[in-house]
Amino acid sequence: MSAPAAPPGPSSGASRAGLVADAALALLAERGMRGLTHRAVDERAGLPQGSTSNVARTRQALLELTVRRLADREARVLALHEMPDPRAGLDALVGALALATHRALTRHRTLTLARYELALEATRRPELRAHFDAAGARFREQLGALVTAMGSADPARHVLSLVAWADGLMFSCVAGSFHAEVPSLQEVRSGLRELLDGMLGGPPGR
Amino acid sequence: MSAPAAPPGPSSGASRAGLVADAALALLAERGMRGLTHRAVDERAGLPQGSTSNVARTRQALLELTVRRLADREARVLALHEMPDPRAGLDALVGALALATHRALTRHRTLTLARYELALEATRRPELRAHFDAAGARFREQLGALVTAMGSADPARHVLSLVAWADGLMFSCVAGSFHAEVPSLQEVRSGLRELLDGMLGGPPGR
DNA sequence: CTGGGCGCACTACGGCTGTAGTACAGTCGA
DNA sequence: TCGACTGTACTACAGCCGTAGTGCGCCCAG
Repeated sequence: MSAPAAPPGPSSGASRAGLVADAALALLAERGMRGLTHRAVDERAGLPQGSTSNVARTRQALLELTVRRLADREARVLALHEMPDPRAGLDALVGALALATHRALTRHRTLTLARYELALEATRRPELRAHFDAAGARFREQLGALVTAMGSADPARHVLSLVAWADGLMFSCVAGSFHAEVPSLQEVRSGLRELLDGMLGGPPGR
Repeated sequence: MSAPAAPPGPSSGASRAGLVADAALALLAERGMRGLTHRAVDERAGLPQGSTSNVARTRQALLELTVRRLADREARVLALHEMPDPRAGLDALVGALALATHRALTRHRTLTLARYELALEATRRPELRAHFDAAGARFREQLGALVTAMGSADPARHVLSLVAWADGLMFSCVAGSFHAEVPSLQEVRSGLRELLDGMLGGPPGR
């Protein structure tokens, strides 16, 4: 009779590791890096004590698991809406990027916050850095191809500028120096449009 | 003989609280929020055990002390180079902002990293939020006046855009999704110039 | 049918953390 | 001169954290 309440077997819909990683992401957004502990993840995921330790024994392993989960989730989110066409119009690019940015601030706010927590931690953990690099490289490649097709004179720098603008906007709104209201999709689009106009239409200053 | 090695008296050049807060900032940059403990600050500052507890008994008090110190330091740094004239040329604005951004990535990298750690923590600590808000408000006011003088049609949004761009660039280079090399001052200036061009010169899309 | 392998639940423990408490030295005002 | 006070050094303690270890029950190969 020591059987637990719900031992549904090996495949209970979501894998054990997935449940743990999702709880870890939620915890990062809610309580930050100091709130992410093995026991807290157990509790948050509704799993018995020790489950997280069994999935990821060390803290480093838990962080790597969480980063992988984050990358998977964001890749799936971006893949749905991003990169409409190889060389669709500028409007399509602006719309897609603005939508992704806006969604990150509203629907996926938890993931966005967790990502900043993990990115900061990755500063001090080279193994985490590798995961981030791999995840972001493909996205930046696609973006680079797009801005090149739009006539960018310096694609690498322009990709950096675009990513920085979007990342900074998200950070400012989510954890920023001023409790900025989340801008409307229209406002995001306007800002992005201005940035791209400056990049692509600035002939004199090179 | 229990006298410590260096009890130089009440005024030993830098105040006790200042030493503690500076050590806390360094520790945040080096080890993150989890590495910031009373005992670690004692050790980092070269002060006897318990000193940090005496200056800031609770953790919350330590964080507030550290945020105040950060705001003071950044205000002093910005005040030296920023905001050259009420309505100097666009080049002056670009140069000043680019220089400040570039310096934050090189000379004041530690402060920059600590700021992101604290900003994330402030998400969950309203008292810290207040300090950040106060510190940033004046800077944004000045910046708003400048872009207005330059002919901005939507100063509030443009200030947000500028701050987001600079913040995102710093974050990307310091803790970013890809270990970006710190861009040269010239590159920072080019990106900033493009952003401002797009803001101020975009007549068709409003 | 059965034996091995594997994931899971649970316990154990050394170390560290935040915070409170106490005693002492130097300073200043009366 | 002396008494109170402030800041400092140090100790105490309860709680939590990361990690290792152990035994049980389920599933599948043979």
